[in-house]
Amino acid sequence: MNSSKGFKEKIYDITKKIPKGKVATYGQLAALAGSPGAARAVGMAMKTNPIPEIVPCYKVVASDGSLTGYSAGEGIATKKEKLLKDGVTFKNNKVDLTISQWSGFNQ
DNA sequence: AAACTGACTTCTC
DNA sequence: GGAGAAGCCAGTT
Repeated sequence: MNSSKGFKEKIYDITKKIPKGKVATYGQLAALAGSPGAARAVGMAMKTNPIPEIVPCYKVVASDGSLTGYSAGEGIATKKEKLLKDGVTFKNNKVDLTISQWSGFNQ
């Protein structure tokens, strides 16, 4: 059951399900996790992310498409490179959510 | 148990 | 359009 897992577990699970070439916002992940508005909690879950290798936290961007945080690699720079490598469309150093934002599980 | 923190979001100046 | 402040949620100390 979804509720059986901790909030962070849900966030990690959802983040791992983000398709290649797509990104999701913190608020979107929070909503999918069952707690809309918990965008900050999502960010903390990413920061405490135990395994960035299996949790593509770089696919998680701000509501504006701006890249924030990222504790691994060179930080934002690495995050941006990973997104470009995944085929995410950028616009002015930000992710073009109009094209690359994940539609959710109902894609 | 209470208080502080933080990879957010939105409003206002 | 950029900078600052307030609000919200979950986790950590």
